[in-house]
Amino acid sequence: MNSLFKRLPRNRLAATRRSSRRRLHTQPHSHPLLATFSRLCVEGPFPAALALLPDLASAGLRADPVSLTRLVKLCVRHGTASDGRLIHRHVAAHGALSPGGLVVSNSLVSMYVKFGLLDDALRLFDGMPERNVVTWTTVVSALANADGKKDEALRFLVAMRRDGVAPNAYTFSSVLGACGTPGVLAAMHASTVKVGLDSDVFVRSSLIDSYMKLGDLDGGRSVFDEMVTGDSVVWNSIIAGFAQSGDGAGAMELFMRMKGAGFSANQGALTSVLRACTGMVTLEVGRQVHAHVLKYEKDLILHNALLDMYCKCGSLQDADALFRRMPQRDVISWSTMISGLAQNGRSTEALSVFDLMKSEGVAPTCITLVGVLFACSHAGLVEDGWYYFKSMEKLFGIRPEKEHHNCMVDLLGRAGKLDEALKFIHEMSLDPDSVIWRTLLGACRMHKNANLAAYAAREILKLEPDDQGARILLSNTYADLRQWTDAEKSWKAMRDRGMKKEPGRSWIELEKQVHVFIAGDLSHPCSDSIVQELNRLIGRISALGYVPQTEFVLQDLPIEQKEDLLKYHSEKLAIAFGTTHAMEGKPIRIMKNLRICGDCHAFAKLVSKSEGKVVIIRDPVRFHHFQDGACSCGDYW
DNA sequence: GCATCATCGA
Repeated sequence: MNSLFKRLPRNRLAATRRSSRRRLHTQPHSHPLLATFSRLCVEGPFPAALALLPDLASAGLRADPVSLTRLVKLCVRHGTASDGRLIHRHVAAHGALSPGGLVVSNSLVSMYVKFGLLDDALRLFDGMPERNVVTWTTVVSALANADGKKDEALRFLVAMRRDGVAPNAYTFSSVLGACGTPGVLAAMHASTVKVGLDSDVFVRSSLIDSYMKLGDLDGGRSVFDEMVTGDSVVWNSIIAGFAQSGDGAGAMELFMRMKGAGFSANQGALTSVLRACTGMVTLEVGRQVHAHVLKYEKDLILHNALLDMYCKCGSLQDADALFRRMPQRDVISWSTMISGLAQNGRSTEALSVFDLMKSEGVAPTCITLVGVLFACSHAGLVEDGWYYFKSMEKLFGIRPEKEHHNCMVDLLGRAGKLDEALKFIHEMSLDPDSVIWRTLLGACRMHKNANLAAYAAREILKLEPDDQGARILLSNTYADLRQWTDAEKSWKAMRDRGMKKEPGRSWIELEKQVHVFIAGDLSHPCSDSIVQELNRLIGRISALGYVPQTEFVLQDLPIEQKEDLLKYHSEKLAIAFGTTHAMEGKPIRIMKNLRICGDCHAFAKLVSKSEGKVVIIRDPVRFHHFQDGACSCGDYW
């Protein structure tokens, strides 16, 4: 009985809505101008439809809400923000027929959001006489996607409920991403269960994504495993989650399962799998993915991911061949190629690609210029770097931001112009952040300037008192200078704060399996043969003049111990593993979590000569291609 | 007729 009463009025309301909608559609346009306007809003072109608004106004005619909504959508696709404001002003002054007024306003709010004008969207929202679940969802979603407005999105959700509007699947799938802590996410998850929306595919993929982004892999996994029905996006979410959290093997495994479950290898999943390969330097797996990519020749995102994978795996031949063959290229393709070349020590080519890009009329973005400046700094091209930095605003309309300033400090610092770098920092218009000081600190270490290093480290610690990197670099600098007391003081400060130095790790792919080596750790099942091989290699390269450079051991220890520490650096273990297992004629590809030390660099150069093998090592920022006794970085890194 | 999830470059 009770429920009947509740249902009745709602059904009636729906009936009235339906009939009014029918009226809107069937009512013949009483005026030819209105008929033309309606037709233009369906067929376009947008400018012609827009141009009719003043005529309608002066004729005293009211446009129907359906056409106005279509016009707003056209505006998002083909128009500009000021066209949008024009429509908004027209609607505000002349209105729309009443039953559809709310929908028109909603589409205007959404339009402002899509143009990135959140403030305008909120202002319109505030002034609206009525709001429905769509209105609220549009705003909640906009806040959830804006930087630093996640809490506000959650507050809007509360306000929405207080206003008597119940969130639906659209709302939840938007707001889940705004949950910044596991607790909030768990509560929101519970809400979706309570209203029975947790099985909605949109909500489910948001849940998975949010759990993964907060680092709760098991949480994401369990939402996924409970799934009875899902779509390919849900699969993509879980695969992307594993790929992004660095579990490439898990991502691959899920990808195979997805195919087993009858889903084809779609673009989203392939892109995520490529990302996993990119992170793990699994070139062979990446090549297999490439075979699947062939049938999506129009998918730029996928091709860009493939391009990046080849660059990050150090295979510039593949990258270059793909880049030439790509049916379309956008600025991301170009930027990827420029950075890829620069990171692989081919700065001059990176700059030529940049020239080519400009000559093809593609406008660079701020990221492109980061790549260009990176190329300059890693090749010691101080003059070119200055030129691009100084002229980027005039030539491309891109104002130098933090990253570009950082590249300049790197450029000057690497080149040994430490005083100039410091002067640059003091004179720059932005407030120097810890990243900049860290760059200067790195340069100080490279050029063994302990005083300036100490200054830079103090600046970092002022901004970030618990910064591990600053303390490590500072103590390493002291150690480089054999100032053991200062080094020890710095280490002690770290220990007191409970900090530990991250151990060096290297990864290598062998027959689609990834092997990890940790410095000083001989627990790998093949350790015996690896140590044997290491001894053999050291014997061979000693004949070429190799002497362990114990000054790269940053602790005050007896020489034998230093040699042992050096010998078992993770990249040496990986190289020895590589030379025993690598295929004839194929390069040995290694990824590292820390920068390569000078001794390992010399070691790798000589091994490339004595064994006639190409060794490629990728560290967090760049690559070293060792061949025939030389490195692509020209010993400048 | 308006609002939702995943996938690319420093």
